[in-house]
Amino acid sequence: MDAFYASVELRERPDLVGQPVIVGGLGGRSVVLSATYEARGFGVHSAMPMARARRLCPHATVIPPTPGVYAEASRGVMEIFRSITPLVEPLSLDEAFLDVAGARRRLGSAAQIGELIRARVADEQRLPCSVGVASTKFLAKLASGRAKPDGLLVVPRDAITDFLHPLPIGALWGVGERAEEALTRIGLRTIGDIAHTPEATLARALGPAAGAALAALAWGRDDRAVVPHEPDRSIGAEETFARDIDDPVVVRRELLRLSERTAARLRAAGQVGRTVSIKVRFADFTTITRSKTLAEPTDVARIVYDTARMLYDALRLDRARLRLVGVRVEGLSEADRTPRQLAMDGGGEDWRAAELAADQAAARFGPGAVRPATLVDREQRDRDRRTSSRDENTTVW
DNA sequence: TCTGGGGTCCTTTTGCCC
DNA sequence: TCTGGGGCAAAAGGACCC
Repeated sequence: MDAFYASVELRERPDLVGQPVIVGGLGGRSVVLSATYEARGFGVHSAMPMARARRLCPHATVIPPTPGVYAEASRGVMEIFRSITPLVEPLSLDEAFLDVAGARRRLGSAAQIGELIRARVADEQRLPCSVGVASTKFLAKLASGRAKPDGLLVVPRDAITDFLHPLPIGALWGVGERAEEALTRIGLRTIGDIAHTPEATLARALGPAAGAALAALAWGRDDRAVVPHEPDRSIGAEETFARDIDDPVVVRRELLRLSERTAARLRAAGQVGRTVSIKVRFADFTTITRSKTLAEPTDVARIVYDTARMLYDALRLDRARLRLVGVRVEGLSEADRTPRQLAMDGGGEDWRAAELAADQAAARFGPGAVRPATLVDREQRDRDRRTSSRDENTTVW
């Protein structure tokens, strides 16, 4: 999708079409999530700090993000893809690979299918997108990038190296700032340069895995299949504070919130995880992680939180200034294929039962209907005390 | 300019067992 | 009893992507 979040917002704001628009938070620490091509003309791009973007383009309209709307638009677009072929591999909310080899008899050449998709997405979702057509995932992705905005580009098999070799190394998938620097240092500028460099040299600069990957990609070699639904490897939540926090009580409360959110998402996905990790980012942006692998996988917020808190307390930070904390659960497996341990102390089963009940309340009354008392802010608490029990919507544990 | 939140994957280090 | 090293899993860090 082209400038996905911004394009979705423009559906509701047709008056802004053709103007610089930036989707991003209003807080002092937010970044650009999406920008229209008009805003990009001023040097604005995603992941840029909002403060800088506004300086570059002061007359841009800034729209705070509405994630639910993007998820809904994404579902609509993916549905169109799946009506073309079941072989759809979403890469993110706004991007997917389609293997259309089997659809050609029915729908025409890959290029015709690409135009069909673009027309249907424009028609049914009123959103612009770009399509890259090629014989491998990597080439198709590169081509879609070159087709933007609102275009289609085919890379025929006999034009692969002509297309690929003049491009800068940064265009390669997996070459970011660091790898680009390392490759530039040994005199490589284009993908063609990489193609004519021995794999051993690349491996020395970037490690064996990245070296082998680049050596293959630089010749368009990429045998990865389009795989419909890869299971998640981890689920987590993190939050940057509006200003740095040095109070351990506040940090622990945040860890509890993030643990609740993470575990609720695990249960909703029918997943359990064995490893709990926390992330701590200090005021100077240095970041550390700590993790602990449990004896049994879990989807219970109380167990995630107890582990997260233990990891945090073990750091003995002593009022260091933190800008972010995060909680993540890794080593996932399906809950119903993973037998639950029958421990003497209940092994968290009673907590699990309580949290499942809270899930049901949340489904009826909205997220946060039932939550730990420490997560109920003072105003909310006062309001609830005044509310009659008849239409009480919030329960305090 | 001052850096979000969701992830994946790879590499290196560490601790443990044999 | 001490030492060394291979193998392994867990832990930690970091690059990268959208």
